[in-house]
Amino acid sequence: MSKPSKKDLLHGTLEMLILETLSGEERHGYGIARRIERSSGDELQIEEGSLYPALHRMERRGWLESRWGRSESGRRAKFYSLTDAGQRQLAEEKDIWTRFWKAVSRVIENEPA
Amino acid sequence: MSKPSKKDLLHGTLEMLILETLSGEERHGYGIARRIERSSGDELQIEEGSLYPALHRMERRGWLESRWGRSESGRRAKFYSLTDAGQRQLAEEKDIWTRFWKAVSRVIENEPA
DNA sequence: GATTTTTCCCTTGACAATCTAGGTATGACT
DNA sequence: AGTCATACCTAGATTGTCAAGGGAAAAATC
Repeated sequence: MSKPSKKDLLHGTLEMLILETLSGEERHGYGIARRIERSSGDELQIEEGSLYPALHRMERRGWLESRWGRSESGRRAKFYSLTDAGQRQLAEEKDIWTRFWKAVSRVIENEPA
Repeated sequence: MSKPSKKDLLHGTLEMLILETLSGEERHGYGIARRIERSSGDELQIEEGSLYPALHRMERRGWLESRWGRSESGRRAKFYSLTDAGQRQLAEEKDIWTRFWKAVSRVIENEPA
């Protein structure tokens, strides 16, 4: 029984997931990806080719800050944390997302007009 | 108070919304768009530049059939209906979508690991 | 009766985000 | 010595959506 998936769906939600994952604690890129995968019940898969460009543009936009350090396993790693702007961005994206999936739900559940 | 929105989110769900809207009854393109907008509580907006290309590629893939006819208002209009393949596609996309938003919810609600 | 709005179709080109597929390097395990 | 997991990165292809245009006919407004 293969698990169907759709990459397109991640469009527009990846940044929110990253912001959320960084909310409260600093993490390095690889750790962010693993964390999202685990906390989604292994339903979501984060490709490195999507992750790193996303981290870079989010830092460019001022939502993230980074510093080089050492991971738990002793390897060099870049740790990201939320800025104030990132915190605000997270709140807004969660709001938009919630409204979006509720709207989609109304359509596919065919609620009485 | 402006209504924030995010176009990116529609990525990958538009086809499902179209399939759902055609499930049960035949409709023309313009009517599909209006129907989705209304049944989403005017939360979703369907651009014609997204709609028509989507209809065409879905017909190419064999999910939809079309015929020319006359709309309720007497204008010429192209009516689309679901094929069997389209019906199956709808079921699959709804399944994927449901799993997807549940996975995202788990991440952003930070459920206990 | 002239003008504007609404309905209905379409296409082209830009854009933006993701994925594929490649690369580098180190440490741990076998 | 070789493989796996960790950890970073980029170039290019792909794809779907959007913006912005266009046409035509009926209905509504002036």
